[in-house]
Amino acid sequence: MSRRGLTRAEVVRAATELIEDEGTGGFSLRGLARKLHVKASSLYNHISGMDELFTEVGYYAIGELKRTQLAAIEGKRRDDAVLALAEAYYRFGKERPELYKVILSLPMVKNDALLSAAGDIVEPIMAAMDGYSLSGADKMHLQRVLRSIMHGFISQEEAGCFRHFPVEISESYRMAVRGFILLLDDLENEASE
Amino acid sequence: MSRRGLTRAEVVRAATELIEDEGTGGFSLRGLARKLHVKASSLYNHISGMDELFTEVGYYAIGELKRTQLAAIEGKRRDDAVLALAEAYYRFGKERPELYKVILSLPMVKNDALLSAAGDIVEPIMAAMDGYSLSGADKMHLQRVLRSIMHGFISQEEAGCFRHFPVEISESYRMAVRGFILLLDDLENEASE
DNA sequence: ACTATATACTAACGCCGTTAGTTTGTCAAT
DNA sequence: ATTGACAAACTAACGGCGTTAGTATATAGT
Repeated sequence: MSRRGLTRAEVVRAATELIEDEGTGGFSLRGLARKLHVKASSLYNHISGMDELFTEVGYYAIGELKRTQLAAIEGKRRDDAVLALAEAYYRFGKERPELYKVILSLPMVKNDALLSAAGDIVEPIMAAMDGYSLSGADKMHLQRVLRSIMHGFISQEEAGCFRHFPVEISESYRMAVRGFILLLDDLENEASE
Repeated sequence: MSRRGLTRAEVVRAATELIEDEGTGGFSLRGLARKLHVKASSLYNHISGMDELFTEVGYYAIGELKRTQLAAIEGKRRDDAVLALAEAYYRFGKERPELYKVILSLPMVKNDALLSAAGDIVEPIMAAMDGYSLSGADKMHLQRVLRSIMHGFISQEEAGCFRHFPVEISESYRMAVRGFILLLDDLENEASE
């Protein structure tokens, strides 16, 4: 090491903090450098640029999401697991909205690392559906469906799209998840005939 | 008028074109000015800034979305209407992704005009559910649920999150909508008991 | 023809990400 | 202990951005 340490890990951590505290919108390398008492160009000794930094923060965010999801469904099966997963996903999006946005902004196609990160998002959802007797293909479809419901709900609420009507937002979410469970049951029955 | 016309409407139209052609990401006032053979600062004679311009493009986008949705459900009832609406929504998001993104970026809470624009998004969905005998509150919830499903699906597909599994994306979407219809039926039966 | 005004212009400010080239502190080998 | 290599910080600059202030000018209404 030389001339006052500053690690890649520290940079990423500081960036994550800054994003969580002040939002993705106003985030800048210069702002981050200021927080680290360093000039912006110095950051390039540790990261290749903004894109890589965001990607790195995104990995952390995905890890957090995965962790909370797995913790939520631990020891649960079937409907209990799905409900717990949906609840945990919602809470994550609500409590750490900026981190959640970073996940969404990742271009999940760009390279192998990102592709495997996409796998980390899928994993807990597949695990929650483990107890249902469904074909593999159905599970893949249903994973997409559940993610659409959860993500769609959170992002519309976050955007302020749900304030138009005077009915409880949490009740709407419960209804959405109930719809998914109805679909699960339906497909399971269909398969067993 | 004076010194070579250039209307607010023209500016908005050109901005819309530029966004649809080259994406929200790279859009800039200077780029727009270039397209209009004008300096960037001249645009301020017609719009108050970037925010207002985006809002204006957003209004247009919402109008387009509403138009296609209403056209899709015209003459249809119940499940037919819901399926047609979902199909039309999906096509809009897929065929005009950049315009769709502009809608999402609108801060739907900021002022009355934006609030009424939010109403334009809701209207066709409520219309599609007209044929079901549901309470008003249920319809409000279900409107949120359907929008979550549709938006969640489109935005995840657009982000590349759905390429991880080798099953048909359109089939997943059909399944998602089927789940919504199951929910509709369920709530209708429940209400009639 | 004259004046007022709307519209476009130039110039600049303060941000941004990024790059090139330079200095300087530290660690390892002599 | 001296030296040499290197990593990490620096300064300076480029071209981009949105936005503002102040200036010139062509047209519309008198």
